Amino acid sequence: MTAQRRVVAEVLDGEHVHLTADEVHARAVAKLPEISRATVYNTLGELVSLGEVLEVATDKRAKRYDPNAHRPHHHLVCARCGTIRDVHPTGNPLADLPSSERFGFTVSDVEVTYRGVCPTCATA
Amino acid sequence: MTAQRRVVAEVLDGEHVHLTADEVHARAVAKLPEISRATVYNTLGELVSLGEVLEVATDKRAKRYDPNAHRPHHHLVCARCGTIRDVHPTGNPLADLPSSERFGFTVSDVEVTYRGVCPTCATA
DNA sequence: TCCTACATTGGACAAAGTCCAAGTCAATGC
DNA sequence: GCATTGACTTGGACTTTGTCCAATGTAGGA
Repeated sequence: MTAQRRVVAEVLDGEHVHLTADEVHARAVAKLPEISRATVYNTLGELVSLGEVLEVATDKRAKRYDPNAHRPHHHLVCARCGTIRDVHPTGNPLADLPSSERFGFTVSDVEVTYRGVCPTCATA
Repeated sequence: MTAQRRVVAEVLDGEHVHLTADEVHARAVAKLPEISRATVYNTLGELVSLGEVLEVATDKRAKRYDPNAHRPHHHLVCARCGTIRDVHPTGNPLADLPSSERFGFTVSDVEVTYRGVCPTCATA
């Protein structure tokens, strides 16, 4: 555990957000100015491997990193401003995929992204 | 309707696949050598706006374009080789999101991506 | 203390996509 | 028929996001 890794972990722990790698880097730099982008990417990759952090692909631009890895959840994204909320739908989407629709795959995971317009953007 | 746009439409119509923009461009070039990447991007963007084609973000790299826009469906992706299959789960994920979990959003759409390992990769 | 292995750094590189000025082309109006 | 107009296309420059690599730094054990 080096200073750099601690800083990355702190950035993600600090608030429950969905940051891009660049945003993580920007916040890490604020705490440890000489940290490099490569280290941030390395550390994020390790956190993902360890299962401490999830990668989410809610928009089609940058990956986002979600520290809320220990509680299963899905995401609700505003189509206009990009705001992301964690949501907990009822039901289990995995159970909704009949074996006839699995084509022999071993299905292990499901990612659900709801899209809509948030209240702020709707009134604006 | 120009020759360039027709070629892009043909590439997507021809087979039921999930191509990246670059793959669309490569196939379009085979039919019309001087077509440029910018035109392919423009045309894909227009097709998406018209609702003729869907963008899907199954992997976190390039967007893929799915011409099967008129029948709602979701995707099953192999975590190893990236193969994508269209699937039709039972149930309606939109109905599984209670209003208490909508945070005032107007939710209009949901994208479900199942992940697993395809039979080919499982035996390899 | 010295060594070794690993972490970090900065910069080059690559992939995916956007933007823009300039060129092309067809239709319209005169 | 010819010029004008406007939309479409082109190629290249540029941006963003991410990866790779050689060189450097550093922590901890022998």
